[in-house]
Amino acid sequence: MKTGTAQHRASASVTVDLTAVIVAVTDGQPRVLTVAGGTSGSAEALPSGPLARQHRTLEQGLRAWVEAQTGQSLGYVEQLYTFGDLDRQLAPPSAGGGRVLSIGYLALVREPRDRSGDAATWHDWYRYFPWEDWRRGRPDVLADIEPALSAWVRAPATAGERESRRERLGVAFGTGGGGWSEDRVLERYELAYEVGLVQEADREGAAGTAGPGVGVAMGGDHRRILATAIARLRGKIKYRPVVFELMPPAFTLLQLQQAVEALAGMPLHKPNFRRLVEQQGLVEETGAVTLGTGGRPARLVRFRREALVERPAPGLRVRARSGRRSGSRSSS
Amino acid sequence: MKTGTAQHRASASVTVDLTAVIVAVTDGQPRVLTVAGGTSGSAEALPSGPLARQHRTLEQGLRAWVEAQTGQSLGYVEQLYTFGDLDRQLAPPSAGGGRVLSIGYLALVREPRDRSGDAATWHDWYRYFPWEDWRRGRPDVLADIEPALSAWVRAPATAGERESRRERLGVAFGTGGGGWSEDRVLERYELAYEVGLVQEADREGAAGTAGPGVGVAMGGDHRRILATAIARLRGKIKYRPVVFELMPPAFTLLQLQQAVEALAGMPLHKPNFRRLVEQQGLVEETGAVTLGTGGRPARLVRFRREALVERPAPGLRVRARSGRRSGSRSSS
DNA sequence: CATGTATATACTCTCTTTGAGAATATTAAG
DNA sequence: CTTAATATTCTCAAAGAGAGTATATACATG
Repeated sequence: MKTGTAQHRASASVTVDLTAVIVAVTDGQPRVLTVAGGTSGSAEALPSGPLARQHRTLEQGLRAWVEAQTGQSLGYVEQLYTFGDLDRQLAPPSAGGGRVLSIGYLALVREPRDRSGDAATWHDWYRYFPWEDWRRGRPDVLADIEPALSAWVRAPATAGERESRRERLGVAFGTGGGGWSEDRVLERYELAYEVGLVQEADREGAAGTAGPGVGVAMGGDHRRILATAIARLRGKIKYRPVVFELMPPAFTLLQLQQAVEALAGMPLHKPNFRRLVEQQGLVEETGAVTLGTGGRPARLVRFRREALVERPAPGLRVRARSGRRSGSRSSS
Repeated sequence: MKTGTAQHRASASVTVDLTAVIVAVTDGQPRVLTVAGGTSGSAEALPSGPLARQHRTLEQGLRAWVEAQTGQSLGYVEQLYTFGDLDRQLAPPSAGGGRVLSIGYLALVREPRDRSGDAATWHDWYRYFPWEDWRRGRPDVLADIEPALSAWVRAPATAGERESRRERLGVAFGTGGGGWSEDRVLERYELAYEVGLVQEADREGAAGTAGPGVGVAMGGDHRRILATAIARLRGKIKYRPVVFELMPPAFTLLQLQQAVEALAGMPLHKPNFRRLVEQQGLVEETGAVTLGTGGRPARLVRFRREALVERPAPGLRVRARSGRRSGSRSSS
């Protein structure tokens, strides 16, 4: 009640920042496009820029900024989340104490054309989240950070708070029944941030590139936006055929599988993956085959757009292969 | 390249609007909280207000506004989407030609406490989207709007454009193979908007309440935000136990089923629903039973929070019952 | 030209999940 | 003591998911 009129006047000056997570898959690795500088000057950052008057739509503004900074033109674009909490904010970049709102976007492109505008470079995204790559079994970093996580759980004075932390850890990192869930990327990042395991470039006095934290830092909130993007993409892949935005016009089933594995960060069972793709009617023959693979030539297929209309949820509802190498070597 | 410096200067004045879709389920009906006025004065609108400096977080600002306007305090809150396209904007509400950014939120509450701040009222959400309620079979409105949709598909001059429209219609409304998909609410609304079937209060000269369009109009972009909310909720219900945010502390399985049916807008198969809920371990006994139901008393159960930790995706992966009454009476 | 190896593709088998219906239990009302 | 109404459980078939194994094709090497 009391807030009614007071709030009306105080609508402060706001800068809106459009930030892009641009993803591609090359040679079976998931990559993200980064620029040098960002807010701090040295740390890696995502392409971004302020919303301006001439941008008719938000997405248009994003495309303009990305093209200007990286030379990359975007295909598939999707809004992720809007960040605007004051606590998260660092030294306001010439905004004169005003608030900064960051709207994060996910963009999918086909091939990394490396030499672009200026300092844009592609990086394997697991560089920023080493604990997310389970393709060759449980990643080693997890063993390293485990003590810190356990300590964090045991830290609080009250038993209730400890239990709450245990539960949160269980959900995020799959300890405690549920098992690792590949699309809880953001929850894991947030928790790791809280624990102090990851440090960003512009705060906590960490160094520019690889501070004392786990994984490479980024400027501002960008690593969090990247985590949001990965989580979204990993979730979406299951019920929408978004992988194909990352594939060349013609590709083999193995390439497709490796792309999915790269994004999901886990190995898949080959026969089942092929069956799934084929019976979903997601691809069709091109007639051509690959050459010089060292083995039997693979058929080249292409995405079948009709699948969008036929299936209610045309995606790749993949689950991890339970192969021998993914055994947990957590505590030994 | 050319845009580089020009954009930096033109970052215009921006007003950020926080808008809430507040959902509850009472008596098996999905309801949304609306206020009179909004931007135009007469049309129904969602609770909303500008972001102010004293709001430390966006969510906090939203809660403050909702409480001030409706007296309702919020529990579960989730960000939906940020709208900011200039084309969509109407007469700028005293923003002096500046841009208005709308951040939409979804909130779930337990019981509609009706008499609140001032003019807040609860409405069945199918009032705004009559074509979305398939609980008692295919809704009649669909037959009414079908001619307009077909005409829209046939309208373009080029065959390619017609094919593209046919495909889009097929995906959204389930003509053409896929069948009706309950979570494509937004796609259907956008398409209906494009076709001219729905009209909003502040544009196209439509009347305040029930114009010539299908379903009740809302102020500004609010009906679109509501559509986004319903779509999100219908999707989320499948892999996260969000329904329980809407249930009282103790409830019967039938009440739970009816709540899910209300949200999803489709009938469910009772025995299968029960099996799903029980084997997922989502609920536990309270020991109590209902009385005076006119039949065998039902057990009262409560939500079992441990399910969050145990299951990777604890939701109600429901699909429509194909009962006799859902037969299509489209063309006869 | 035979052989080994790497890759692609096909087939089979089992176990679980899902969709649908029927059957049984428990109360209130006539 | 029947009947109606609702809650709860059981059964059964069909489809789907997970995993293992076998065969086909091309290239490299001796």
